[in-house]
Amino acid sequence: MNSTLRSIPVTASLDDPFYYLRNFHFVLDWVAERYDDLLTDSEHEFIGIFTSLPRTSQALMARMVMRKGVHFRTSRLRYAEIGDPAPCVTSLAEAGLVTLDPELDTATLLPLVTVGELRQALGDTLAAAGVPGTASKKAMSETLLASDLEARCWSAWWPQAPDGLVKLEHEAWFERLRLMFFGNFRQDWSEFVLAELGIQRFESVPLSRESRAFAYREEVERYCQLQHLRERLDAGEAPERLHESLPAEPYANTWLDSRRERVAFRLAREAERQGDTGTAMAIYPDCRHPEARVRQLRVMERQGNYELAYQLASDALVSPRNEAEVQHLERLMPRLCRRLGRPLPARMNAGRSDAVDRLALTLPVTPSVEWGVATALHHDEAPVYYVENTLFGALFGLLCWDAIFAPLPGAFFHPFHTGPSDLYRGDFVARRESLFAECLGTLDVGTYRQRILDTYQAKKGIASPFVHWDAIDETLLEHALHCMPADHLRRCFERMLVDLKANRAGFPDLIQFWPCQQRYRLIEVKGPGDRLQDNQRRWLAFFQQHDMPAVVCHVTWQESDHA
DNA sequence: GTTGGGATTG
DNA sequence: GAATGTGTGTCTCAATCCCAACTT
DNA sequence: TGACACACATTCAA
Ligand SMILES: [Mn+2]
Ligand SMILES: [Mn+2]
Repeated sequence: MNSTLRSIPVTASLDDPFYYLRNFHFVLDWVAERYDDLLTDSEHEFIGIFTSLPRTSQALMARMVMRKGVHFRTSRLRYAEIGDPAPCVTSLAEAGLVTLDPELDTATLLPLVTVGELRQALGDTLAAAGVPGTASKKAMSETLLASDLEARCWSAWWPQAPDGLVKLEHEAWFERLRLMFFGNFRQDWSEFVLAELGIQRFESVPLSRESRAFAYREEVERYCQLQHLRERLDAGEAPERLHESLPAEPYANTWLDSRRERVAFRLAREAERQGDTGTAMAIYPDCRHPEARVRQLRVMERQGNYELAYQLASDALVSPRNEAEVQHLERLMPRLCRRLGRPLPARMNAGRSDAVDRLALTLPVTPSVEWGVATALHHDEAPVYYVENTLFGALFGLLCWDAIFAPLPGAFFHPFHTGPSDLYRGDFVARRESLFAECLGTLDVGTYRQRILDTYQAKKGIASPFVHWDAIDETLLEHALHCMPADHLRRCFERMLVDLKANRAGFPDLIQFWPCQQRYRLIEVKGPGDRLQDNQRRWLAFFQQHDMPAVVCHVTWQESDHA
């Protein structure tokens, strides 16, 4: 069906002083239309109440929703297009959307007042605790927090306050509104403005009326729960306690479950850092996070459980989860075998030839080693570019643009996608097999150069997970397409497609082109005290295996003349 | 008095 | 010297305002 | 608000 919504303007013009309210309505309508069956009675009720409020009251509420926190000084609610906030606040309070003069605990109060105000409001209390009026806000705050003061309303904290305080209600609903619209918590209301200003441009993917991020209400709630656990971890709560609140059973929904695994892994990692290996080891064994088993092995090794570690490592070696795990096992196994006085398993001695070409350079000190080397090696006939992951990313992203942005069910569900939502899921490539085959097929037919350059022109500036437009230009692409054989590109793209998350990074810092000889080389720069990372080693090994020219350039600093 | 890190804004 | 773990900086959209720190 | 690469410290084994 062709019921795409592209014809409807998404973002409100900034000429409209109430542009943000229109954007808020857009989201509200969008969610109401697509999630009608998932909304609660009180959420339906909110929509009815809100839309029947006066426009300025709606606007004031939208302003609050888009700001940080839920508590606002009325003196900080002045907006030219709204005028006097008092009547708006009153009608919002009558509608139950805000609370006037709410009760605040000490921790909530502190960010709402300045040092000077704190002195006025609580100078006596502080003085009694031995804190002078000249103390810093930090010192005052610590004293007040330690004083265990009773929560009270704003007007009781500071009866002489020149303004009032309001609390925005329905925080959980606004959180879910944003989540149901975007499908994540990373994006927020500013997307509308950035898009309207043209700072961010998004690929226009046909969206059906059925497109939505969540199929069931439980999924929304679980997503929120996981998010809150992560926030509490970041706020410093003990991983052990958070682990108790983390659902132990896997979710049926695989993408939601991988989020659960990620939170679990972060809990375990933080527990490890804090020395709580009990919590860590309660999580790792059942965790399917790509790094979980390596972490489990490291903990076992640290604890001296060499026999257990050996058993697990042997299993892992038979069916490794990924290449990074193999690299860890290759370093871990010899240590374990030494401890246990056992020989290395036979299969571990095979194929370890990391004789990557080396290049040594001594350079005057420069702010960045990479730029120093780039400058030193650059000739007019052999230009050097500092590209890191951006060149291969761009070539891949441009060649495979149509596969990446193909409107598969569930991949796109709002107008602000920088890429498909399932990009890093295990079945991403499989679901688009024929599409990627078509894109990579152009490498065999020879039309890939035109495809890449055409896409560059056609999509320039449109957000993509692989193309960083500021990092590339047409000259760079032309050099690359002229100097690099299609065969090399195909092999690299195939490796990227095997594991997009793991293999989209680790490319060498520099690339040098010899257009006259139709030749190139990749250069990974290493300053003193820097060493190859695992993902870099994997790419270098791959380049060598496929006869692609790559070197590691080790830099030492030149002694300065005057000492 | 300046500066640096935020929140806010379009 | 190798391996590991941890901390930092850089992307940031850019201009403005507020506020809490300081011979920065 | 992460992803990514690098810098730096610590530990351990020849
Ligand atoms: Mn680099
Ligand atoms: Mn490097």
